[in-house]
Amino acid sequence: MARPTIDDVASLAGVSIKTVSRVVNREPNVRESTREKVEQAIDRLNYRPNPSARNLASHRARLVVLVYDDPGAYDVPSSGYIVRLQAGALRACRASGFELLIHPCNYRDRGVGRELQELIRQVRPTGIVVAAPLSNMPKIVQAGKATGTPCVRVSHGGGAGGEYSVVTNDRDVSAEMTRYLASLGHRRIAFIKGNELHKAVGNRFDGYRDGLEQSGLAYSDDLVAEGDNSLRSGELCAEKLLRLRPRPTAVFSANDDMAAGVLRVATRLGIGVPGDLSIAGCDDVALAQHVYPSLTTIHQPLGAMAETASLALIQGARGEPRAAELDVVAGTIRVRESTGPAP
Amino acid sequence: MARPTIDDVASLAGVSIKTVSRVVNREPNVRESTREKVEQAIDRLNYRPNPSARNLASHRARLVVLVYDDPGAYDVPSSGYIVRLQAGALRACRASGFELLIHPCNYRDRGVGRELQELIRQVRPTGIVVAAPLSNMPKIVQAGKATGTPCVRVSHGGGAGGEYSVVTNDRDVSAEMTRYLASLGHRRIAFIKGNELHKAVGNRFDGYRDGLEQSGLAYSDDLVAEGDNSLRSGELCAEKLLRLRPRPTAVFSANDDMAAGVLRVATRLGIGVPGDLSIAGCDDVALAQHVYPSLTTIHQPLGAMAETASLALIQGARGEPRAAELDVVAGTIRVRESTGPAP
DNA sequence: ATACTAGATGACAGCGTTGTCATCCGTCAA
DNA sequence: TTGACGGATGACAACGCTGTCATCTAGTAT
Repeated sequence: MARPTIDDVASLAGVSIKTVSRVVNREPNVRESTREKVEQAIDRLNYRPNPSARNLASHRARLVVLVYDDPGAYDVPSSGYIVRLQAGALRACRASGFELLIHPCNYRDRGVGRELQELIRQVRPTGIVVAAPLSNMPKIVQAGKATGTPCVRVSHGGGAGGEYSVVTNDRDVSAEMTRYLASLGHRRIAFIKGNELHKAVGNRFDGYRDGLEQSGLAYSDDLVAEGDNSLRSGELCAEKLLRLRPRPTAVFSANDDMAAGVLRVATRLGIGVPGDLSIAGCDDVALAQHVYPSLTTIHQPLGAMAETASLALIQGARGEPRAAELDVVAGTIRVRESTGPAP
Repeated sequence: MARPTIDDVASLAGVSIKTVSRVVNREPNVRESTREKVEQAIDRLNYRPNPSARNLASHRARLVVLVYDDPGAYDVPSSGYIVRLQAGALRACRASGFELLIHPCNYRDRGVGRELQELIRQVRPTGIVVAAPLSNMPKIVQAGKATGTPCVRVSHGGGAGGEYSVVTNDRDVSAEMTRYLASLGHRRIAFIKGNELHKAVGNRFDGYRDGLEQSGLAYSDDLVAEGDNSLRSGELCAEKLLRLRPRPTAVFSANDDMAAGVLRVATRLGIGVPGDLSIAGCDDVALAQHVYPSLTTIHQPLGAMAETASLALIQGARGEPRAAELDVVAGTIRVRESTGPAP
């Protein structure tokens, strides 16, 4: 009944506990036959190393900290991206026998940096994964660096300068979305920018311009509005854009919440979607499937990103070399009901 | 720079490490003056006990496991309840120096019980908090019980038989919602039930009937449809209910997703909301505020519930007596745009 | 045959706590 | 004065593992 210890395994396998330790930790210099004996004993006893004992003896915790901004904590209800991040990080951690410590925080807080630094000193994690938009805040990344703890950034858009990070191909896929709209016959495609803090915004906007160009359409400042990522700002931008004459026939928003705002305004004004107006968003949050008509959007592979990032940390801790300086995980377009041929 | 240990504190305070341990763990039989000396030393060094060492020496982890169903993992994108649960549990844990281990699982999985049992054997947590709808699955609760680990259920609706649990006043507040609709002049108020597995369903339905009675309205089976909690099922139920003549003037759904389904159908059929039809949901998920018109719904105090549950576990571990056998955290009605006077 | 080397293995001392048990001290009753 | 007693304190051995270093073995060069 009592949980088996390394001693039990050692005596069953007829070796010393140190050898068992070597096998468990995949250390070199163990004869193949010995390794097999030990592994059999481990299986037979269903032995799992005691994490506390390992941490105590090795002076570091086998755990990764996932840091993210939690909108739910202060205003907007969260849109599900957090859960996807967590799911990905959990996959990587579980598979490697690591633990995951979640650390939601508020990016507006003055003390986020200090708080994080304190946390790292406390738990001495293997490393930390910082999700967007926090990953674009120097404060945060520096906090990690200051403690000498490996820190991987999960963010949208291009290279993050020097440090390894995991990114999406936001610019490319935004261009693709724009081309898709153009291919439906749209000529006046508006764009709603988001909060400057989210670096993704810039990349998505760049992608929008790329897409226009690739489709042979001219860019015009008039067709661009600046939101702040909130549904409300989406509504305000929509009111402005839909007042233009000739009216844009498609609106591409830098996130789904703002796209939902556009949809609300269109519905209120009696503008048919997608008959009179096509609407596209970005992120594929829960609500994208729940509104009517459901939103065409760009699905962010958040889970895969967090998984990749966590794995990088874990492998780094094992001394395994990193393949690339930057991992790009591709987002994909999800065509739903809110886009259709231009009127 | 190196993190201070109990020895540092002991020598600074001029006592033995055991006495420091007593102070840290709030054990009795320490002279007041000694306690103060030690506490000063702790403050001065900014000492924090090493969790691994504590766990190792005390044979149990200072950590609570939060078990919940993760819809995002298999089909529907998650609606934000998870984040709120986590936030509450984190509050309680951080305040008490405990860790939180999140454990999303799929309630449809055959192996959830075994999986959980295995996890508990692994980490030997202080206790586990099981959130609805898992909290209504005997399998899950038994898994906790089998390992002798304290297990608190967070669920909607009434007493859970014997064990301590944290619940909402679903029945009462559902009755209140029904009375609210009646007070707007609605006489034909329909109800959409949800998945049988979610016990809350029963309580909400009971509350609906209570509310009708309290408002002097007759109950009719015709006005009740059975969904399965999904948006899609909400649509199906809505199609059925809105075909009735005379048409119901209000629809109260056992959850927001189904209410959103009703809203989609109404919009599609050109039925004005709230002009021709009032729609009310339950849960106050993110989407409730994002659809147009935004949904009147019942806000679930998920964070507070998880916090209460975690705290109960932590206090129990400290040997502090429990105040009540059942803690009720009240939900509240959020009136938004989707309800209005009867036509 | 000898010396050397590298790989394989084990003995043992921590790691920073808690639990057990012994000791000390002051108080109170006899 | 003595003994008993309970509160306050400390000594020391776990807890289950890893890191360090010593030892042993077999292969290779001399």
